[in-house]
Amino acid sequence: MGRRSDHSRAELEELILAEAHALMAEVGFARFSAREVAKRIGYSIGTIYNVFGSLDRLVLAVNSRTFIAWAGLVRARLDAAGADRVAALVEAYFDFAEANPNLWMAIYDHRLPPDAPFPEGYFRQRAELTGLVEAEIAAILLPAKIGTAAALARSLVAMVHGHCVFALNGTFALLGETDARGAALARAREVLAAQ
Amino acid sequence: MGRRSDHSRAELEELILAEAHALMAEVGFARFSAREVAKRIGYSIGTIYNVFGSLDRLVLAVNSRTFIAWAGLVRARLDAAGADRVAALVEAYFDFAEANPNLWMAIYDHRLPPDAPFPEGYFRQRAELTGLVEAEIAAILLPAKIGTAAALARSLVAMVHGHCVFALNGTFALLGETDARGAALARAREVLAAQ
DNA sequence: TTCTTATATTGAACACCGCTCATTTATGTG
DNA sequence: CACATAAATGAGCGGTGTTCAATATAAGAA
Repeated sequence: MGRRSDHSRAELEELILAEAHALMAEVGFARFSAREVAKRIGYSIGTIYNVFGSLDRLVLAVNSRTFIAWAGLVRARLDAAGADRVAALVEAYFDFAEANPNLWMAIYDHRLPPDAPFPEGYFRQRAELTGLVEAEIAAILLPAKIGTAAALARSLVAMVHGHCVFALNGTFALLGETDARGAALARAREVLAAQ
Repeated sequence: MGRRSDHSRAELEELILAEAHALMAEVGFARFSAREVAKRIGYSIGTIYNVFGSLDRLVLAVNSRTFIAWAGLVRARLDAAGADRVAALVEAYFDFAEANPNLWMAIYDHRLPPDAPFPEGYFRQRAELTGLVEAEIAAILLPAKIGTAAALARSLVAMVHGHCVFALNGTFALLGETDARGAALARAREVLAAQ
């Protein structure tokens, strides 16, 4: 059937995706290219497009893989956490981003064309991370305020995200800030104490 | 001297920059191109490079212009603000970003190569916005805690930034959040009350 | 006026990019 | 063997950033 190797379609998809993920980690979103992925796995550019259809969808797949790894780390840290679960969440958020800056930033660097709809499973993935946070928040809140847990979780994630963005893109360094995660955690504690 | 029109060098630089700024507002960072700028002002691509040297520096100039306009709006809102100056800051931050999403996002979408140093005046510009916030924070803080104003200002800006990013990139919409600025302001109030 | 000089401006050329699709290659089947 | 089916190719298209020898023009000198 024209296979030049013994790769099944699923194996080929995995081969491409793994190399694409590695390239993204190495060079970042701006220098990522489908042609370079093809070159590195020894296939032609056409094969990439046969399997993934477009660069957008390949990047989406790369980012999806990154997101799964990220959520996995957060979950693992939470499972291993002691009493201070909020600290565990913040640390896990920062640790992943700082250990994989190009992969993490690619999640937010890539934007699909304005008309294109969110792909299948996109929502579920994002909601998983927020869901972990929401569960922890709900466990802390007074019973009367549990209804606000979801909104508060989104807000806290945004807050930590802002600190993480500034830590990775150099804004904090430029402004003399050296402890982004400490600041994020302090803010989270103050916000939670106020509920 | 080979001028094909009566533009002085400074006027030509302004002509290019104005058109580049307009193009960035129209199409955003991902679709921005020096060739399109050249086409729109009726000059050749070479002229753009004679004046700005590289795409990086052109984008930097565009973003600098955006940043000046943004800081100007924040300052104006602060001058016109009543007692609730924190609300004025948050509103101004969001209003500019939402009124000029492509310009605002370009500031953070663009990253200079890792080896390249920050250009002249880069720090001063960023520090201006943070400085406005810092002054307001310092006016609120107890005298004993004024030394923490700078760090707290950076942290609060990061916090609002995170909310603004999620509002513009669709993350909040995906998660069912509709009031990003309200959430940002509520967090800011809680954090400040805790100091 | 004409000539010279300095500079503003050009745009073809190069190496890359995403993307398409007619063509080739290889396999399993009858 | 021949046929059908599917995998894989890569030249070609229109785009990008970037360079730089060549050109065009204005100002000053003779």
